[in-house]
Amino acid sequence: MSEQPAMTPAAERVLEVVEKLFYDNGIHAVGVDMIAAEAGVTKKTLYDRFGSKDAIVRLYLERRDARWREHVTAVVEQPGRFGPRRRVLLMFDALESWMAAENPRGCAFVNALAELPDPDHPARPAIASEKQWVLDYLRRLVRDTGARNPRKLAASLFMLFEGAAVAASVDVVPGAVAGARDAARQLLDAAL
Amino acid sequence: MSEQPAMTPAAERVLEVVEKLFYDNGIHAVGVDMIAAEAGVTKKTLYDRFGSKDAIVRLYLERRDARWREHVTAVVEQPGRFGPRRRVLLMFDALESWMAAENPRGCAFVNALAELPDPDHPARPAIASEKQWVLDYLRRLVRDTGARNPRKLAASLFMLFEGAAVAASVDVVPGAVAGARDAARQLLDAAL
DNA sequence: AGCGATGTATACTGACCGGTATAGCTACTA
DNA sequence: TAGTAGCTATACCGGTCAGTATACATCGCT
Repeated sequence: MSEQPAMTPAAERVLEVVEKLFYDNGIHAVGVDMIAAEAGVTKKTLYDRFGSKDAIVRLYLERRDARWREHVTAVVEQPGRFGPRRRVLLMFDALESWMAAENPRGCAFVNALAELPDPDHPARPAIASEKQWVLDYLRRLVRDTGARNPRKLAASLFMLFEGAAVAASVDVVPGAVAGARDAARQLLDAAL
Repeated sequence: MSEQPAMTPAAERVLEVVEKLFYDNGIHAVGVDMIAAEAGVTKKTLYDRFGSKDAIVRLYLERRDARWREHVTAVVEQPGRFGPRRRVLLMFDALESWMAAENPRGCAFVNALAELPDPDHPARPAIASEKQWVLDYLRRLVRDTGARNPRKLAASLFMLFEGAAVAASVDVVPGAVAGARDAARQLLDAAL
């Protein structure tokens, strides 16, 4: 998380273009020369600011995670004061709008994990953190509904959630996220 | 599917080593020189047999798909003559043993999709075909149970299925596949 | 006997990989 | 006014990328 160190304008431009380049093409497929060219920055500047490509990859994931969390909380914690059951289902609405707007190629963190098999890669904590946050957030929402066995239910919803992202990106199930929300509703109502 | 053209011994060795190399390291991270060295084959032979790396990637996915389908059908269509409801749940047992034995880094097809954004890549049909087969197989199994709205239920089970693979590989949900099977049982029983 | 298929070994191409080096410019600030 | 942070421009490093070229050995088959 935390983008504390007040990026310079050139660094900011790098992180902006990298978001699209990495997500659209995959991480390995994008070289530092391409990043520098696309951001209108020299490689010297790029290495002065970030030190390595791996560090840029880490920041790419951390910033995407931050945007994603903002999106989710903005949808779920609308000022409308929805009840706890409704808030659980709003998670799937948040996923649906996110998929359409930003995620047509599937979860960026799952995709990054596919490309970064090294458990010690500096970007791995960002991947684990995003997944853990989604699971924890679901747990909190589920707990508020007073459902029986909230941890287990949250785990099931988490898997529906991740599966919906896969199904939507692979494009074999029409209306995937909406279907996942309906299934989530069933599981939820059965546990109340 | 279909590995018709009777591979030569050297070609067979290439396809054997490539399965492990591509799955463990990702596709971009494995060069043709590494493949040739690991298979004990010259690059000349490699290109005589396959023509391009992309063709090898396609065969890698097709052969993995074939093994996966054999695994699933062997588990689900055991000679024990289980009933249709039980056969649906056996799909998740098949996934559980597959994850432990062959899939610790998540679904090879989802991972490949992350690395191959080009819709015209020769390996893309293999990816789509695997996902379509799983969905179709679930649809058939669900239909046999006589459940209401079998297409919709199959779609939900498909998402639980894919989500369980993600959850297991990301390792935030203990007992992910077993939890997905329990959720699948709930959805199934609610539709009978 | 001869040919084609299958293979080895080695060397090469041009492009790109992540990362570094050197030199010079501008703007802010101590 | 001198220093420094941030930047551009260009050239370079060794290594690897996918793919090709050349030359030669071994085998089975007709």
